[in-house]
Amino acid sequence: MLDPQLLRNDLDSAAEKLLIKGYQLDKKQFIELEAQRKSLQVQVEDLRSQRNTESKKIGQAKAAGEDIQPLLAAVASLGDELKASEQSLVMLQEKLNDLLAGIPNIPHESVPPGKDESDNVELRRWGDPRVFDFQPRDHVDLGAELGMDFEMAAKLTGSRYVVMQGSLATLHRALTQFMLDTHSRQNGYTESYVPYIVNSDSLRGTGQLPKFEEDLFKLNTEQDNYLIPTAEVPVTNILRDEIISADQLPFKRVAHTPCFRSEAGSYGRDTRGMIRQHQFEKVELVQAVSSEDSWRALDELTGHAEGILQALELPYRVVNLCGGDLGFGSAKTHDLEVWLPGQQAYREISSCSNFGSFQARRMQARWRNPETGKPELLHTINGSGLAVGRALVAVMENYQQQDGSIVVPQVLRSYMGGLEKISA
RNA sequence: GGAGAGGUGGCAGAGCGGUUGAAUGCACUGGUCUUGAAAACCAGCAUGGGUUUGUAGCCCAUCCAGGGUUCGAAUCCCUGCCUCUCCGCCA
Repeated sequence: MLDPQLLRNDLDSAAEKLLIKGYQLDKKQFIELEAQRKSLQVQVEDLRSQRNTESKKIGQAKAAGEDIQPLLAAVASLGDELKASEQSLVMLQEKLNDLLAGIPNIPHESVPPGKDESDNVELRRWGDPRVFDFQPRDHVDLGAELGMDFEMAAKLTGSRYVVMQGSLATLHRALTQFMLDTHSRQNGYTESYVPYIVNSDSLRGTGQLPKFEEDLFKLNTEQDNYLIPTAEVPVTNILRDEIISADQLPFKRVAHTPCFRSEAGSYGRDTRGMIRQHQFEKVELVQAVSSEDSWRALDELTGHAEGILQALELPYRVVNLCGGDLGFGSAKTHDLEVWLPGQQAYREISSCSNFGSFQARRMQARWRNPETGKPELLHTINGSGLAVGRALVAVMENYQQQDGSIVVPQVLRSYMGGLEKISA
């Protein structure tokens, strides 16, 4: 959620910046609702104040043994009046909240203009795509002989799931272990285990609700529980309704979880293989820092995700998402795109975003600034480090041999009992 | 799944329906004392919102959440959520 104060103070510049994201702010509606809210709220509080003082008088009169009947008559109509005003205030506040909750985060000034991914700006490249002396295959072809089975998954569940058996499943696990170890041992993240099912409060906190319900799997229980679409939700919500002390900053957490996405509205996109699944594994990095530190933290976190690709010796590029491609709550996003020889293209494998105070305001996630003694909103940053399924795809395609076998990257061999090559 | 108890400030823990935003203790912060520290003593110590030039003042809200009763609710009633104890089941 945006800072309402920001809109009150400088509505015009906020509206202008939101245009970069392709969002048209209804300024007139905001101004009108704000004006109504203000006068109504003053009215309600005034009535309540009257009621409080009158009630107090009644209490005192009763204690003194005086006749309270005339006093009761004086407040008789106050209650009804108050109730009516309160009701309209609640309705108005709901309207205002709906408006506010529907406004995306304001993009950082370094976010390039543009309407879709073709306008994203490449920041840098790392590694040279390998030159093959044979026709490289994609992971679906390669996997067919190595224990990757989409038809089996369709039998068990449906489309967009996968079954892996044998060394490929082990490689998948090895990637996860390697990422967790690297981030927790070298990059200073505290490893965390979290629930894979969350309530709607948590999803509202990180911004998946109310706008993106169709992307989620909702459980068929009386409670409003959902499967997590990313570890970002449970991990970031650790801070919801908390005020942490300065010595707990920076808050850095790494968690490995499965992620569940209904992928509604993406029918026909990336239907082949493991790129877009309803269930996939991800190692997620989350940071929460003071407002001064968030831009540095975004660069640091992006670097941590890049470190995994570098250790795996997978060529990639870093892209600065343009306004139109930027997520709802993000102020700036770096996408890491790994080279996939099977597609002859760079494909997203990590997305690192600075949310500023956008999520923290929804969550009331704060820290106490010792300089002022006051609680201040945290800034939240998160990113994949990395998407495990896509990393598996990248390893398979980049390390493939002419005979269809896969060389195990050096850094993963210790996780695989020293295995150097996966073959049928 | 069955039976019972309970959710109050950072923590512990009081609280006859009426100056209770909340006793007391601990923790924390500042001060006095001390060569320094401890102890002792004194003082301070929630959050959000409104009004305002104001981190001054004033006002409103908040004792798990949501409803209700009442002139007035932390206190009474209903619902939900959560926690604890015992039994059953289970990894």
